[in-house]
Amino acid sequence: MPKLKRTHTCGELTVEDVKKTVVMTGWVNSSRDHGGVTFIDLRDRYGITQIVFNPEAGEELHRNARILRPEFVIAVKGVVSLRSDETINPNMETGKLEIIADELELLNRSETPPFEISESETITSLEIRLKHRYLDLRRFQMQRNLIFRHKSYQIIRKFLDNINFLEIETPFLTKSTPEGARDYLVPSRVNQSKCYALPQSPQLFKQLLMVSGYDRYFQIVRCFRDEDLRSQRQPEFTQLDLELSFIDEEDIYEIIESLMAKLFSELLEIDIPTPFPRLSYKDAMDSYGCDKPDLRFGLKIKNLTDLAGKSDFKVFTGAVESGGKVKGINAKGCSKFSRKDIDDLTASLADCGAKGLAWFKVEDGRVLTSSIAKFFSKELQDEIADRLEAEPGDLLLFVADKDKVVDSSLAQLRLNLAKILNLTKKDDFQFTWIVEFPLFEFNSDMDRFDSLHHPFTSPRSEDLSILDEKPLEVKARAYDLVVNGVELGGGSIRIHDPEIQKKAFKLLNIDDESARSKFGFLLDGLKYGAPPHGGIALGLDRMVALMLGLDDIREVIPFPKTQKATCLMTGAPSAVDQVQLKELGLKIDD
RNA sequence: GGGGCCGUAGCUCAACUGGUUAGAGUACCAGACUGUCGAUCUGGAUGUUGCGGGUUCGAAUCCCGUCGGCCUCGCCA
Repeated sequence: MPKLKRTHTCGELTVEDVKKTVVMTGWVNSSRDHGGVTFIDLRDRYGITQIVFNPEAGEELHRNARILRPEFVIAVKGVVSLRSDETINPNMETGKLEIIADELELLNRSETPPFEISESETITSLEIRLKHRYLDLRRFQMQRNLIFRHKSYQIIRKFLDNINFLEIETPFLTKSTPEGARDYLVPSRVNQSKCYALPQSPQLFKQLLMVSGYDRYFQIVRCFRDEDLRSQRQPEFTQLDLELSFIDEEDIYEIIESLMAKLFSELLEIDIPTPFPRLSYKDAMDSYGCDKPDLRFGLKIKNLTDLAGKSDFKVFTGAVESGGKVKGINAKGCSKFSRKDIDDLTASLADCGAKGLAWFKVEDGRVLTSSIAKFFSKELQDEIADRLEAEPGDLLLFVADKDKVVDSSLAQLRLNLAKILNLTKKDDFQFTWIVEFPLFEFNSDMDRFDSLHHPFTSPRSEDLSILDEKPLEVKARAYDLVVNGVELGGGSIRIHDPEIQKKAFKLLNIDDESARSKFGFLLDGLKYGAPPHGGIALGLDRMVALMLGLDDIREVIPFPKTQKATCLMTGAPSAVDQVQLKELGLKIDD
């Protein structure tokens, strides 16, 4: 049992504490042994404080101090003292103070760690960091990230509690609903040959909580999706999940906007103007080529299909004739781009399917120059220049192809240009609501309609009459929250009328029987006085990463998975004992 | 499932077109040093070049396979 009991943390001493006898505990961050006097920087999650071991304080104490190595765990008793002017360290928060040690207790040794914890600049590979995550989490940056995350949770809970939200838990072992993402399955021992599924989201439960009268629900909840990973996507991730009754879209917008404003002001001292601008799905696709545009910069996409058809340029006319389109971006001030610069841009769009990038440079007098200029009459060139608001010094870039290719490649081009031109600032947060989503999209592979959002999303009431004849024109009461090109979350007003729900299933080609077997409990619930309701879910990993200026959500998740969904620390997933499999009635084919 | 990048000392990286004994910084170990704070100085130890096969007089380097990490398309209602 340790003798010394901590009285202060390594970050809390001030000049007020001078002359006090204190006990501190922590890890040896670094040591500087001068043969005589020996210094130890002691670290805990609150900060770093310098400990001084003078030989005069005792031979044994000094000898013991000299054998300390990084990451040893110690307790030190000593007197707080003010450093002399020339030994103050201005780079350290506690740099005006130090502890003159008179007692040292070695609480534990440490093997030499695989990487240095104290080193703030050296970036160890993610692979090594994940393998020894318990050490990686000891680093200042990771502690800062997790502490920040904790603080955001406290603000969220307090904010929602204040406006009557109830935090209610929903099951993790639940029923598989094979629509949407792939489920993680958990075989049942008690019910052989049957499986639970881990929830992709608590969607149906929170709707049923509305039926039960808990008219403002929230949960900070883990969700599971067995899909391929990205830097913004983990197989288990955390959502802030909300559902409300007797509300409409405006109530959701207002609550989320105030919550975001509060988080940003309290955690970052950044003023987020509200209300957030709203952009229809159609306008987003037209002007930015995607439904999660980064609005920190312009570079809007313009449609030139009508003009392109009048040219003699085969790539353009061909695209128009085969039902595609031609759109372009004015890269302001980029006429100096070399042939290689443009080739690099083109190459970066290959993934999106773009076979080429047509371009014009805008010279003095708004003369367009390009190897393809001869295919465009002077009048046509002027019209193109007008459409793109071209000025001398600009570079006009075009993609001609099928709709989907044009949109995705110009969306990508926008982002690439912004990066090259350094148009984005880390502390600039441009929120927007994407609204007026179509309710359905046509799935040509399966020859049916699919929900763009999910099957419980309500159509706009004014569109109910065309639900049968023109389903693709029906707009959903759905909304996404987008910040700086990141989809932070989304939600919708739900269908609370079982008849309309039935109709929606019908259009989605979900027959009565399968609707009943998959969602019967929801349909039943809706029969017993379901209030009008709706909600939203925000990706908290993404939100915290975004606020900290990080691109990878693994930086804000204590124990994340690799791209192959494994855990390098625990070795999960792993083979299991035959006995366990037998109990579950499972056999694994090799 | 497709495309791309990467794997060399504990860690981060180097090694020209295939060529002699695979190097550097840092960490580590030992010694020196009484005010440092990325301490300094002196010395030392450290390699299955991810793994397996092939080409070659000769492979870290080229080829094939495989394992692992990352990025990306598909996928993520």
